[in-house]
Amino acid sequence: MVKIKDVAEAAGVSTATVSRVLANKPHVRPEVQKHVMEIVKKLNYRPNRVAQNLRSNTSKIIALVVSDIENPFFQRVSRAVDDAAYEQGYIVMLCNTDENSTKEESCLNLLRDENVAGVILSPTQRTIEKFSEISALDMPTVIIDRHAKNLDVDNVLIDNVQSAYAITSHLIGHGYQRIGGVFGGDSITGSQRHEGFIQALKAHNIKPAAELIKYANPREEDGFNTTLKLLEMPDRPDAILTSNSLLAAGVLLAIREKKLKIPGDIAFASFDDTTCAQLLEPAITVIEQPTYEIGRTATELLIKRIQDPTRSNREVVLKTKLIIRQSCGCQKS
Amino acid sequence: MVKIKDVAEAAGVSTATVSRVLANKPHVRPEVQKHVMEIVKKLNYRPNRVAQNLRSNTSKIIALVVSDIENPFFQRVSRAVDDAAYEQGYIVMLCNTDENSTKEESCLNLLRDENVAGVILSPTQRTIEKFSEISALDMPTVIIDRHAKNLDVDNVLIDNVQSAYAITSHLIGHGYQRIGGVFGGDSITGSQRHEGFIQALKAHNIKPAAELIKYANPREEDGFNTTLKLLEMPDRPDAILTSNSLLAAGVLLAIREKKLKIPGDIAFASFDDTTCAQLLEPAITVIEQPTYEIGRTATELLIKRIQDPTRSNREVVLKTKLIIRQSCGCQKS
DNA sequence: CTGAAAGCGCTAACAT
DNA sequence: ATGTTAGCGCTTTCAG
Repeated sequence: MVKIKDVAEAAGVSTATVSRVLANKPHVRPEVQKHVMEIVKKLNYRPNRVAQNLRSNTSKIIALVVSDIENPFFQRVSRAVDDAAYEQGYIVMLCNTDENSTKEESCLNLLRDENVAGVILSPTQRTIEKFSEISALDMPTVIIDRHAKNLDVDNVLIDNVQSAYAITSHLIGHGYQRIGGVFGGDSITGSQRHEGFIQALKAHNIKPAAELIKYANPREEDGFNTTLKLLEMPDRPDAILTSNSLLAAGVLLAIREKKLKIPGDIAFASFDDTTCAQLLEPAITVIEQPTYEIGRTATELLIKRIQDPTRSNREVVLKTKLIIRQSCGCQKS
Repeated sequence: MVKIKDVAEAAGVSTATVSRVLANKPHVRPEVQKHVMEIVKKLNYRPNRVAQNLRSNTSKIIALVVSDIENPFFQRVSRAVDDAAYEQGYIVMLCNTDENSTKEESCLNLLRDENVAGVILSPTQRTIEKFSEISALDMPTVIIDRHAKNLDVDNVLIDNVQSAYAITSHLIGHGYQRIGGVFGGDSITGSQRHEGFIQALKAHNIKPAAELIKYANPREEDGFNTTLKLLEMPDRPDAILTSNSLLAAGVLLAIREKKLKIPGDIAFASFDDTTCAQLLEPAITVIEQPTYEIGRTATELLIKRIQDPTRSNREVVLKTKLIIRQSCGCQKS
């Protein structure tokens, strides 16, 4: 392992000079700079980032903390974060909280102990509520996916209420009146989508039926069980909306289990576009979130904040897209 | 930020003693140990891992380097790695190489610079070939998904040849004779599956037709384009096998584009089970890889190697499962 | 059993 | 423009 001292000696300069050259600092004669770089190359020297971090208190690691690593939404976000981080010389640490605030806290603590440069976080409800008390969060932070009310952080998200309103209105526009909703529990995202759903019903003079609205853990199995209950009601819904792709899979399985046909017997729409939503026949009408852009934007905001911690906070709201397919009885492909 | 010195002072002992207590080292009087722990708790002290790393040259970070972060296979592996690592107090760094050996090398170098404890790697072809020359890999390493020939590393994988043989035989058993194959290029995995495919054909006295065998980048789009060519042949295949789920999506899209029905017009089977494979009608016959177990096993092997670098290398071959569904003309669900 | 002191590899004042 | 030096926070000899 060649160290900066080796380079300094081989180049006949001090370690300070080598350090300056490597950091592209001013006050180094071009010839010295060139010479040092040659030695660096020749010796194949690479600075020890751990030592750099300890001394200068800067790191090139950013963390992405998500509530479910297996949710396609976060997978795509994660790809974007990875791409954007890599471009700027950062590498990314990935942590999964399973929507468990204890695990989340332990994870954030670990990250702080590692002195990561910053974190992109999709926080649990509890963390949002006690945000300022979480000591581990005294580092640059960008919150994604969840609305960070009036917290003093950067935030990138979509307009959940409006998006749910749009897709619900689409269902209503196709004649569905008894629309069931299966929303993700535990996070504010699910309740905002619920909110938009209700607003759309009311705007179209449909009285929301409490028994048609369910919260479920955002996993396939819970989506399945919940939907089964919905479908076994004496007056079952004529359409179902779900708030993410994991729940969607469960709903589709339940619909099949009950031998119902989409959209003939029951219509279906969901949040999150996936390959599967396109592949199915009928293909599924969805709200597409700009997942890649969310990840990229969050990463860029984070790196800007790392570089300038005094910068004012931003809330970036990205536009979603209603993709109309055949699962709501529409002809258009 | 409270440091070890603060704890030492508050406890009236030396930093060495505090360090010993925290590391559970022997030669500390139980009463001192207890007292120190109380102060630690009271002051809410957490050791700085960067300093620990620099001083003792140990890290609690492991890295997962995959060729495609968006491939459901690696996503599931990544969840398993995350779970297993977390249980043992490690956190994981995630890097994506896009099957690009330059990016891979740069990534491995960064990880080495960060002094990570070890790496779980799905290497590019080039890295396997020049394995011993890659200086960044002088750390504990476990190779997954790709066969690491006779390299001196731990390796966890499945039997690709045998799995491809099994699923191909299944197709043949259902009367298909002109079977097209779309395999992932760039990696040894694709060619091993190709090999098993060929072996199955030969074992059943079917002469492999070179024009029916294609290599494609493992992405939906390439799967689509490649399949289109296959389907436009004068004597098109009566069945298609693909070697991963991304290609599978492309194939399915192409089949639909050509308005062919599965399994009536053409049968289909693939590697990798996904939610989508179950959801589609007909559901897709697949080789299911034990993805979660692969990730877990790799992590456990890695941590064992970190703890004992002299340990002998192991190659763990995990069993796959042929899941028979309706896409090959089979009745069974 | 415990403390003092020497670094891990680097950067950043402070000199010159 | 460059070198000297003092640490970053911790672990680990080495003494006692």
